[in-house]
Amino acid sequence: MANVKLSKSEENYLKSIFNLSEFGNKQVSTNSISKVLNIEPASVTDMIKKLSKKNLIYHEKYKGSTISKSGIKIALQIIRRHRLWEVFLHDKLNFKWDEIHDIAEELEHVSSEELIDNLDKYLKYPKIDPHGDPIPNKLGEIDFVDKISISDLNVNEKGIVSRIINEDEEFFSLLKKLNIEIGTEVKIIDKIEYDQSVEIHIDKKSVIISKDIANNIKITKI
Amino acid sequence: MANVKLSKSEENYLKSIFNLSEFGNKQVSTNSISKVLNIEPASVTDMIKKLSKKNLIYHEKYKGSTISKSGIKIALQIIRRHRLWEVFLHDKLNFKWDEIHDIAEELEHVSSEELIDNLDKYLKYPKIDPHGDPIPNKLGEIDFVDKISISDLNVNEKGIVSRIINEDEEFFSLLKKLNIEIGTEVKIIDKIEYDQSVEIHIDKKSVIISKDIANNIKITKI
DNA sequence: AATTACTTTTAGGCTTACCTAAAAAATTTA
DNA sequence: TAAATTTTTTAGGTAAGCCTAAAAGTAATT
Repeated sequence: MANVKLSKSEENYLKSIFNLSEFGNKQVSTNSISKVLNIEPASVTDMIKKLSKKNLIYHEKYKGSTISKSGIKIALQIIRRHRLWEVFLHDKLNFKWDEIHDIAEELEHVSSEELIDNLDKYLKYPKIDPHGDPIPNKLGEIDFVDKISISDLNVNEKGIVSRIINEDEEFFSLLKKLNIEIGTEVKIIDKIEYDQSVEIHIDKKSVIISKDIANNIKITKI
Repeated sequence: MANVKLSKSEENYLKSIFNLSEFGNKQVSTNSISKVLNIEPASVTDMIKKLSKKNLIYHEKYKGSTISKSGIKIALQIIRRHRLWEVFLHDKLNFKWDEIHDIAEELEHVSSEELIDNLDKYLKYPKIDPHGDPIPNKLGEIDFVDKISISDLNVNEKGIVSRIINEDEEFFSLLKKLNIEIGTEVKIIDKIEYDQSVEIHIDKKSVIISKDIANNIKITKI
């Protein structure tokens, strides 16, 4: 079971399966992988076979896939690479927090452990990336700060945005339009029973956001 | 002729053809490309056809390939990326000058113009990389400091090592063994007629290096 | 429980970038 | 200049990673 270098594709699948599995605890459907990677289910089945043979995931035909111990270990390293590069892009190269994801997506596949360790040191061992996500250390240890989201606040409570879960382009531009970023203060004005959307106050303006959006914005209560 | 993104392979071929052509002035043989890239001649022929169709090189059957204007432009951008990353690895991440080549070889294929421009700015627009090679600017302009090599010095003349041409692992480790790096002072003790090897003085010790080695070490006369 | 709908897998194809073996062209040597 | 050698190309093949179409399995609906 020596560490054979994985291809860019294999790494992307493994990372997605890990993310979908909620830290390895859930079985992941072929369809869900297909959706996040934008690859046809038939192709996903191919890759599932490949990763299974390498013991990075377990697969039960027609049931779903579970990520293995060694799979989790590798996924955490990929995530570590991604998030360290994001810190670099944001803090050193002055990219905006909504521009860094795609570039980090490419940089994360450059495989040199020494590179990542030196980068980590250079960045002074950061604990979170610019989206507020925790960065695994060299050993794969990660702070599980299970934060509350906007939906968890009650009317009149306030919070500081600390983490953005959804990393899609469209979600980023929505947040930009709403003037929401890490550090933004939000106050809950109203919670709408009908569809659980939430009216919030940002910068003296109030807007209504859907339940889904509210769930994707983690905050620190103040 | 819009800028269609090139694959990693295409970029590597183009870079090699540019390097072998001595800045676009020489025709390049299929065999020489095969040798530097460690790819069989038949495969090289395949790629030559592909690059020809994209007008990045011109090819005359059984004669050789010449790089086109647009090919040169792209090659210079790849070289720019490579050398900027080398500066980053050396100056910021504290890699030794003989460890950076392979990592930069991977980083150079990450395609984001903005990334490279921001990196350039962050590094304060460096003019040369840690091997002494000039870095093309955003426009592809490059300082052609056509330096002299150790072989060009006469007996008793001195020089400071300013650039290492050959970037192979083995060459690097040889130089390390000889205690030669950028900035090292060398003095010519003797030039051996028989095979044009050169006896030089480094750090109070004298060694004899072959003509080929001497040619690969550029210096500034002092 | 049977039909319908959805998910997953299988089967067969395609492109990229490589390979080997053999043919064709160019060059060198005798 | 003819033969031998080297270089380059052609022809056919392979693995990775994707695709579409169709079959097989599972789940939902009536």
